[in-house]
Amino acid sequence: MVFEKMDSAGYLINHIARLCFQDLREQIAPLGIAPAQFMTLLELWREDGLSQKDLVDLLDVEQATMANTIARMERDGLIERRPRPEDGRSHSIYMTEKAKLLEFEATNAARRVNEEHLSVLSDEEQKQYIQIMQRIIAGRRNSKK
Amino acid sequence: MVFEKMDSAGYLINHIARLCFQDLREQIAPLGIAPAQFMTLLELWREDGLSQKDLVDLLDVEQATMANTIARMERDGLIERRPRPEDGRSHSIYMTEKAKLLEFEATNAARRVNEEHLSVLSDEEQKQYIQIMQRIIAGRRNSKK
DNA sequence: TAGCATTACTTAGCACGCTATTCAAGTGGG
DNA sequence: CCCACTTGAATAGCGTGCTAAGTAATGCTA
Repeated sequence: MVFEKMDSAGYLINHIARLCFQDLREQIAPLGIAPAQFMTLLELWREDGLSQKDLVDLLDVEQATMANTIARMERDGLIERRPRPEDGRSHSIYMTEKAKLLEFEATNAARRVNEEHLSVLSDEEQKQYIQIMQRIIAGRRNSKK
Repeated sequence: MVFEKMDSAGYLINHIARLCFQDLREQIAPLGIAPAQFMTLLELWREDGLSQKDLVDLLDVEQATMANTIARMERDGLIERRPRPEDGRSHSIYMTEKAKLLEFEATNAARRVNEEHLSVLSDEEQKQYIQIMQRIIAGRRNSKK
């Protein structure tokens, strides 16, 4: 029996994620930020001064991945690192003014992408879809570790 | 109003896609293939001798992306390219024996990943979820171009 | 038929995910 | 107090996605 990619959850998810990722990239490119940077800023807008470790836990990416993202953001003048007096290994990550000012436009861009993405679904279906994805992630978090 | 990432379709999709991608990577790593290579092999198992262009159209990735994937597959002895007599720009991509033999195990691995991924959902919900994703992709294909 | 546009592909360069490795700074037990 | 373990980060290396720019073959058209 043939493996039907269009009936494969993994394939479908991957395909849609690529489309979303790219739409977001295009929408926020004019602001000078990339998707992973946006994701990181989402957490910093909520609470400034987090450590790299905090961001890793919040966003569920590998430490090495976050280290690179942080490095690019520092390079681009979005954040700066200040050493923590209480732990010489760790830094607090603070947004620059530039980054703070992006919140409104960037989150609006993301909202637009989400809307566009969900536009083929009814309100009821949108709720189901979101809720199903939340459950899948929650289920994951339990089975892992 | 705060942007809630856990209610953002784009964020959720991206997160789940990362989890799936990685599960698949782990499952097929012992076979010596990577996810994008698997995706490509899915098409070749269905029809051998496709061109790079064919694969680009079938899998909806950029031509440059496919060129790199193909190059790695050739390097790894999964495929070989033979020039097309009727068009000097194009090559037919044929699987090696090695690649042909992987179909059974690789598709089984992918099925396992899908099952695991959907395991928190009821049968009814699984159908809905898949169907919703298919519609999102179909909707995309229409609005684009 | 000569010239231009299109098409198939390659290459360079970058973002962002991962694993594996290494280093330095805490922490705890003997 | 010292050694061993743990923890927070950095770095190297690679896969896979993208855009942009180039090349060579093909096709069309004036």
